[in-house]
Amino acid sequence: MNLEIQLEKYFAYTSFRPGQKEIITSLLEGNHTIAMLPTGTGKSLCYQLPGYLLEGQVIIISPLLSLMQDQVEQLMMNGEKRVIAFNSFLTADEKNHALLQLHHYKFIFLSPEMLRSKSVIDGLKKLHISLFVIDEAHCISQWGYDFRPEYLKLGESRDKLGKPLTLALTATATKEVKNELIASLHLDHWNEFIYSVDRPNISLVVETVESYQEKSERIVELVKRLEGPGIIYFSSKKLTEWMSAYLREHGMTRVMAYHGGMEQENRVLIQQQFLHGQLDLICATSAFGMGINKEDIRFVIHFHMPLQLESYLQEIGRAGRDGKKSVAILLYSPGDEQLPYQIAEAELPSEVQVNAVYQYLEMNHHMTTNLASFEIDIRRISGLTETQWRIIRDYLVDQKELLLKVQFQKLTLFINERLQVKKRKISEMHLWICSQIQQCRRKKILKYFDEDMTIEVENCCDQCGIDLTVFDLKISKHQVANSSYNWKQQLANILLVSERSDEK
DNA sequence: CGGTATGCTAATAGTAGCATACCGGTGCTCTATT
Repeated sequence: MNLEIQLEKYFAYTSFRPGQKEIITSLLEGNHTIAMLPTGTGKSLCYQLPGYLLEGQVIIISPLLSLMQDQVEQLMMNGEKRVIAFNSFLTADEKNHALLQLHHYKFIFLSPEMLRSKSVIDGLKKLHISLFVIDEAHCISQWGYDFRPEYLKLGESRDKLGKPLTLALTATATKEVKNELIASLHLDHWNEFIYSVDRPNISLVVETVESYQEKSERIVELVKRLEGPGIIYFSSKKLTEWMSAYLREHGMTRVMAYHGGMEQENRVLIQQQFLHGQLDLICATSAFGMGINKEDIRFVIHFHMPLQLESYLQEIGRAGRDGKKSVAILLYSPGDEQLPYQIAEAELPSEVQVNAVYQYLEMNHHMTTNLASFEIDIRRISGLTETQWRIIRDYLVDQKELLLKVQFQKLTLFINERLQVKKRKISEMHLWICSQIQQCRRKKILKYFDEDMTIEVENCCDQCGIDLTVFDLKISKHQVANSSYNWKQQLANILLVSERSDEK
């Protein structure tokens, strides 16, 4: 089969981007496939084209409702009507109806949570599934152990569906993350296509400052001089809002905050405004990013350090998708690492909380098999968050051990183990920021991802020596000199602006 | 851990000085209540 002809037939492209053809060929030959492609290189084509060439339905597991909606829209724009996002946007009636009609669709988008529903599995079992896709597959190890445990159960669901041909897609995975992915999907043999996580056009800078105050001032300086648009990342929702107000006070009007605590409607609006160039700057938590397809982001600043190098790489990777020079600046002040440690500990249930749950179940002679029915009581006495409660519940439900006491001993071990993993990741991130060993930052990141640095990068990082002025806003002398007179130039400027907004 | 907010005291005017408490990210789904 000539894939180029098929590509043109279905998508009107004349050639593949690097990696796409190999991945698609691997799938068409019937191999489970793991694909690690850099962001913005057309991952969705890797399942869309095979979807057309293979008989049956494509199931796509997607982490975010907004991502599903985007993909559905994108397919519809391409003329495909047989596409559905099967999620909580549908009413109960709509869901029931859709379950009976699934065979009429070509592409079916689902969350991992939805896949745990028996009626959904039963509906999917009746199909001929040509391809089972896990989009943003790093979520399995990033979220599966605690925040979204259904991610770890994907393999179980996949087994129930008869182990269909599988494609896992991600941009960032260490060897360890890849192995966790293979294990949790229950893959026994597979092809892998791994491309470098390096983004040579992004310069890496760490700056050390004394205090939060100094950080804020430095951010104002940077934002004023750097060519935008840009993103500033925080680990606190409050600070995103505080900083966007602070920047507005300092004359930057096109700034907004973005975090998970905001109304969905506002989040969509702000994201759209940023994508369409009506905002220059977003002050965001890690909620902002997945599915942001903006080519021309010139800088990413970190006010706080992320909880792991994988997250850091994903966040800075939102810059420079157009391949042009961009910069990632992380501001560090001594003691910053305490916040991630604190966040990690708060996510898992504490020993006191685990004990409270144990006491409750022991005193009431409750079995852990019908744990869910005591949720309200248990959470009230122990003060567990939704995430913490689910970690305990899911662990106990899967337990084969009969003695409650032993179950809880194992649970405590499990929680400690998870905490150690999280702490290790934070310390690796911390070490990258302020290791005493003077070494190229890019080289160190690549080493973390088991890669060697093979190319020489200009303006690589602060360790190699960097000239930040390269990233400064360029006001052409020509424009300044003629600003009041040259109507031709004025007109050209206006046309250029409208041309830019037309592109979007 | 570290910053911010709140509260207490001492002393009687508005506030200084200190102690203490609190907070800190990511999202799906279903159900009950407005």
